[in-house]
Amino acid sequence: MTEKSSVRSGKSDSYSFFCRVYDVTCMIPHGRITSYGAIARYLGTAGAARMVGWALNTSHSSERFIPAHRVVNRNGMLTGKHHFGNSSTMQQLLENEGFTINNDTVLEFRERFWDPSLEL
DNA sequence: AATGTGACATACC
DNA sequence: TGGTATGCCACAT
Repeated sequence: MTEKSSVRSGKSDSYSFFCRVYDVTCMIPHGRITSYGAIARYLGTAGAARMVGWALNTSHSSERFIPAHRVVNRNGMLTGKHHFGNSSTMQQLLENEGFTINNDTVLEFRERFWDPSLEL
C-alpha cells in the first residue's frame, strides 16, 4: 500500500476530517476554550486551522451540538461570532461560562486555554 | 481533474 | 507597530 494514499485517506477514511473537528470541539470541557490551530494540530493537520473554522461553519450539518463558541482564533478573538446567527450569541454563551469578553476578545483566553493535543 | 474557498497563522515590510 | 502578503490543507463545486 502506498503511504500517500494511506495518509490521504487516513485510518478513518469513512470519517471525514470535519467529523473529527466536531468530536474534538464537543470534547472541550465546560468553561474552557481553544483555538483553531490547536485543533488542527491535534488532528495532525497543523496549518489546516482554516479548515477547522470551515468545519465549524458547516457544523450546522451535524446532528450534535457543537460548542463552537469555545473555539476562537489564537488571539482569543471571536472571529466567527457572525456565523452564530446573532453576533452577540457567541459572546453571551462565553460569558455564560464565566468568560469575560472585551472588544470581542476573551480576556481569560490564555488562562482558560485548552489544548486537545496537550490535555487529551 | 482543476480551481476556488475559508470562523486561521505566520512572515514580512 | 499594524497592515499586507503568502502559506496551508482539506472540502465544495
